[in-house]
Amino acid sequence: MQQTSKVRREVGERPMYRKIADDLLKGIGSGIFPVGSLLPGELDLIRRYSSSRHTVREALRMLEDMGIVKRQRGRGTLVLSPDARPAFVQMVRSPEELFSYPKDSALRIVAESTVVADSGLAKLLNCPKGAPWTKISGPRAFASGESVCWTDIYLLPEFKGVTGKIGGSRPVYEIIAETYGEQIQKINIEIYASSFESERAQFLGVEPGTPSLCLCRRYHGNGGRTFEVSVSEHPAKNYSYAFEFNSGWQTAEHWSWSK
Amino acid sequence: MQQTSKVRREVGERPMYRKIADDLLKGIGSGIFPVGSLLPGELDLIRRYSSSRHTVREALRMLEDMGIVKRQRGRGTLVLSPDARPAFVQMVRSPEELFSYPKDSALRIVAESTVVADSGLAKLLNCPKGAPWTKISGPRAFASGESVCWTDIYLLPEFKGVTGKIGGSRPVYEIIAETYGEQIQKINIEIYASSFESERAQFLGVEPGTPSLCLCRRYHGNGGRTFEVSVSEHPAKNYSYAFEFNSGWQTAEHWSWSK
DNA sequence: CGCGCTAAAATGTTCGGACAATTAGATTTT
DNA sequence: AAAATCTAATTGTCCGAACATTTTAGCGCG
Repeated sequence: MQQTSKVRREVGERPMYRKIADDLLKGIGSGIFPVGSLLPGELDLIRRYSSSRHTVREALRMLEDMGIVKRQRGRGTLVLSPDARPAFVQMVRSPEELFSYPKDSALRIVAESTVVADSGLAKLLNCPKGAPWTKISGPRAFASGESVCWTDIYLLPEFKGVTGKIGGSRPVYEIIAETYGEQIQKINIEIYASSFESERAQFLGVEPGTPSLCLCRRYHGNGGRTFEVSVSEHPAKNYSYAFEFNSGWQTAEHWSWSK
Repeated sequence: MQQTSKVRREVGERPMYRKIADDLLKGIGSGIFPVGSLLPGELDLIRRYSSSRHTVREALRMLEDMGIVKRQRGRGTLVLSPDARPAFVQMVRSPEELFSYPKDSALRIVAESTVVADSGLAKLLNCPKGAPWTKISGPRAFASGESVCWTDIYLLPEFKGVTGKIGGSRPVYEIIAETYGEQIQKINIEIYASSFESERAQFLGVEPGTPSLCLCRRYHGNGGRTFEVSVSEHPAKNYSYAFEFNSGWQTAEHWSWSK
């Protein structure tokens, strides 16, 4: 590991920053630097490996890219994970790809009200009990009339203004993002099965008690606060939800050099 | 963009390397640097932005991390993609995190047979009609006896040997990977709702017709071929499936600092 | 004309130094 | 005891310089 300075490396030998990264990785794997602890500071590493700050930082950057550590100015370098790598990645280029709603379907609003979160709703919306929400409900249907699902949308009251613009085929989160400048940071999706109770069944034209697939999507915006939650109930027959994970943490190998 | 050297930035102002990256990104988006072309060399960029090589490289590295460009020693920096980014990413460190099966539950095998894919099964397994598969079925239950789900597992016949080792709490894909050296390349998950038919309902101790949540997981191994498909049917009451997407191209936010 | 060699160009690796911004913890003040 | 302040530690940003390694392109020669 020692190598005084700028000496020529043997052919095929790994560069210094790689060796440092390997050594740190070994230390993390063997428990010298347990998950949750802080790695030695950059200054310490410089001394330990008789290297320069740039080289040490290159090694740390490598570990960070791998998702092994997380660095933060003023605090240090935290060990996140002992084993080498994230194994599977799912990637979508826009929230729309999480919907898979047919393009020619539209939401028809039949009810709009302000509700106060009871304990059940508070759990669903991940908010304190007693918080007020604007609730919009209605069936989503094809242009032909065939129904897709029943939807309940909960909005922060401050975004109530968008209700007038809802109803087309544009997703609600997009309207909010555009109107209020809210940016989506995180989307949480929960899927569960249920069965239609009579009133909704009538709206969608299915038998009461028909199995249904429910999707609850929570949109977290600036600062991580939940600003929209939508709950959709689909007749089981017509709907399934699919997604795919690929191995590796980089997914940009689909390009080759143009000779 | 000019900023002679080491001057204090205004509060909230973006650092130099960010500005350079933004500028290059704008140039790529507007067609000044079309996809497939080479970006100006580092020396050119240093002159253009009156900056140092380190700073310019930092900007280029950022574009590379985003998957916008690809750099290669001796050739230059190739523009890969015009539009900015993959927007949302879900990441799991191991296929186990896609299961969320309780740890103290185990599969009890009650049936094992060889089946030939009819048209319906061929569609489910994504294979040609008439292909033979090994099928294993049984309920998954807690140690206490409470049932979790009913499971059908389909295996390529060449992996039939693992059936003897199944039944504990270890996932099947893991046993196959270990025994035959098959590596998982891709996992495809499909979720739909259904309801229990009488025989299975009896096994799990629920009423026939109870709503259920079905998860179909397809494991693709070396060369992309499907080598295992598992279909689980859960009573709706006890089960929901949740996952999360984070904005940006880097994730790993599921960790917090240990105060 | 094609082959091999050479030079130029480009990015990779590594050193050294300085100041900025953020955080945690200790100290002081209220 | 709580709040405000200061200090030290730590990573972030940025400059300058040198040599290494790889690729491309051009040149000369047979």
